[in-house]
Amino acid sequence: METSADLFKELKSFSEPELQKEILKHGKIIKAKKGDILIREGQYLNFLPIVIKGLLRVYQENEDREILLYYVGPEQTCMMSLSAAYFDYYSTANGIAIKPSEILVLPAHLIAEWQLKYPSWNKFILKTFKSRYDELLSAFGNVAFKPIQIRVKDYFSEYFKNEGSKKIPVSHQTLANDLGTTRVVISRILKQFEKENLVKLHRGYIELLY
Amino acid sequence: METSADLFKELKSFSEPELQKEILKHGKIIKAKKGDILIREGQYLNFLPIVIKGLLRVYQENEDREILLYYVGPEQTCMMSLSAAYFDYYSTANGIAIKPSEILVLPAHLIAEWQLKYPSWNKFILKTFKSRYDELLSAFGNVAFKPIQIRVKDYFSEYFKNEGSKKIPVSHQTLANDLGTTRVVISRILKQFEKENLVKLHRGYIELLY
DNA sequence: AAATATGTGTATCAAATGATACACTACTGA
DNA sequence: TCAGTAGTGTATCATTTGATACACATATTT
Repeated sequence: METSADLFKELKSFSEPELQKEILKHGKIIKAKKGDILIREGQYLNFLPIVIKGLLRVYQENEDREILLYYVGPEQTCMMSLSAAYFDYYSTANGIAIKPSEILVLPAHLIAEWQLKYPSWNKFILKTFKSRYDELLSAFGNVAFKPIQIRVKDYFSEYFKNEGSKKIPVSHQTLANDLGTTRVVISRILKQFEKENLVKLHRGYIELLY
Repeated sequence: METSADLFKELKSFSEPELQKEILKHGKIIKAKKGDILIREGQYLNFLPIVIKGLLRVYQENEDREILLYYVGPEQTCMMSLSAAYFDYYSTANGIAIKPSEILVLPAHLIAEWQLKYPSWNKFILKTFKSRYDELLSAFGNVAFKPIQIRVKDYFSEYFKNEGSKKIPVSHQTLANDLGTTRVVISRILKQFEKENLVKLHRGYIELLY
């Protein structure tokens, strides 16, 4: 179990000691294994999850396909949960842990209360709204205007920017799920990229050659 | 020019008398003609526009195409402006008046101030974030998963739901711009719909037969 | 070692979408 | 009235994307 010191080493955003006390008082830490589904579309949410460690993937799904909305990393929360919990509504997306994760869970009613009391909390809430919106907007523009090939390249660039590695540890299926298309389409494009010497393909990961 | 009584007849959301006074003190009303471009992509925004009368269209554009993000009607504000003004940032979309409009313009720095002072203002801000996010999310899912034909039908349903009329006053080009495709594609689909007796086509408007 | 699940390569076909070109009509403003 | 602009119809062709099917390889589990 986390000690409170450990917890606040991770949660740098919340500077007010009062707020920290409140978090300790009302929050619960839960652990999720890789693959645990934490939020389902349609589910009523009366709690707000803030990731301490690990990574969540939030996505929408259709009958046969899915598409990535965003990832939730440490010190972040999920727009779906925030909006659903704040307005007492249900989620319109799914959330799954893709790494073993530790998550701070707060009762929904506190979101609005704290927002008026603690500036750093208010800032956190608005930052979340803004940055998730920006991400979604950018994804939207991409899906509307860019061919999949470009979106795959963008995906690689994004990964490289964030992780600094040219070995991208995703299967073709995962890539297809993130980009909202099918595995065959991705395999075809990747093979083409390999012919153009842009990448080298391996089982389970893709190596960038540029 | 609006009298203050007229103004607050329109702005029912802001109930606190204090807030109303502040709005009168700091706000300016501007008028826009149909076709006036109010916000451009890349523009720094240090003001927040709230529509009193009329309608704005907020959209993203690519070299040769554009796509609708949302409309801003009376008593609403634009997510782009809100987010850009709140965080002192630039707009990532364009806004144009598509009806003659009257717009209340507020200095950006007041957004955060008022948010802590006036609950109705805070609610307005968060509602805006949430509902614009929801709209965008839904549009995203549609673009990612639904064929254009369905999106055209959805567009008609949406219009009928909001306006109650089966005469949809859009040109093919406008429809194409809203849905992020080209005019020829729309004309083709509409002709097909007409053959199936779903619509009757006229110059400048489309009549629903269902 | 056998069984099972996951990952990859690839061919074939169909459908959706986009690009381009041109004709024609209706409206608008000088 | 004439010219210009916006709106519409439609054909042709290329490209992109998706659906389906199957082979085979590599991991994992029992």
